[in-house]
Amino acid sequence: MEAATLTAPFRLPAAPAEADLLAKYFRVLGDRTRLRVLELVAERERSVGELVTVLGEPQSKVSNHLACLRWCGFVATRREHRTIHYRLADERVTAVVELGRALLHDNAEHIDACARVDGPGC
Amino acid sequence: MEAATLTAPFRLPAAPAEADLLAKYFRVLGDRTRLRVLELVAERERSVGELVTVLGEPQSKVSNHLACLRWCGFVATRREHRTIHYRLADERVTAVVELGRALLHDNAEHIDACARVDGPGC
DNA sequence: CTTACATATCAGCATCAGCTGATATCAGAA
DNA sequence: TTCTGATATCAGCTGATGCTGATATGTAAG
Repeated sequence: MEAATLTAPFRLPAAPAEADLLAKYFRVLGDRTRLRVLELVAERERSVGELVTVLGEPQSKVSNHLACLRWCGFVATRREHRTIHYRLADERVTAVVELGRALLHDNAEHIDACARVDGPGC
Repeated sequence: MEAATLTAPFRLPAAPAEADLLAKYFRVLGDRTRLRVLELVAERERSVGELVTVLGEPQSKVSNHLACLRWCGFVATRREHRTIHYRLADERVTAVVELGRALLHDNAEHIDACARVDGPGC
């Protein structure tokens, strides 16, 4: 966001914090449960209880993931009496997930097998 | 991987392992250094030494991330004498990253601030 | 008020994924 | 072969991130 007053040679790509945030963004998508939630709310609006039942996961777990998705703008909520309904907040979320899925299918075997003794667990 | 002999009602969305792999896929994108590498090799082919210099990160670190990206099909390599050149393996990788970036900008503040005491660190 | 239901939050624990520094491999030059 | 340069791999450590079970909040009905 800063002006370009750089004259010294060999400057870094001038994208300091951007990459950090973007990484954080993709990490939200890097969880099985959160992906399944996104899939479900993409179909139609869902209450927390509904998600808990369908996913078969403990309520606190689902709720925590929902809080994450909500805070980061992936889903939005609507209250009706005592229940809270979650829906997709942005259609582009579906697009990212779909694109990821497409790319995955060309490398599924590798990504599955990726469990290097060392380094990134991929 | 098992056959589908399920008849009981209220079955799970029948996407058991898919979500796991997809999550793993997005986790590859969930690292600052890997994203910066992808950005650099998207511009043009880069050798390991070049990446190490530009990124200003230790060689073992860069190399580990490169191994991850290569194994998972994000980048491809070409050998020339003693140096190895990395390039983007699939143009769609750029598309996913760009889409993520676009979505990020509408929620950057939140995602940045996301450091819940509990639950997902988002 | 009290009770019941729906959801959210928290602390403690366990595990995973990235970092570091040393070492290994591998290709080419002498 | 021996030496040097370029990259890859490894073990050990550490911090981040997800899970669990209990508790808190909040809303509506009696």
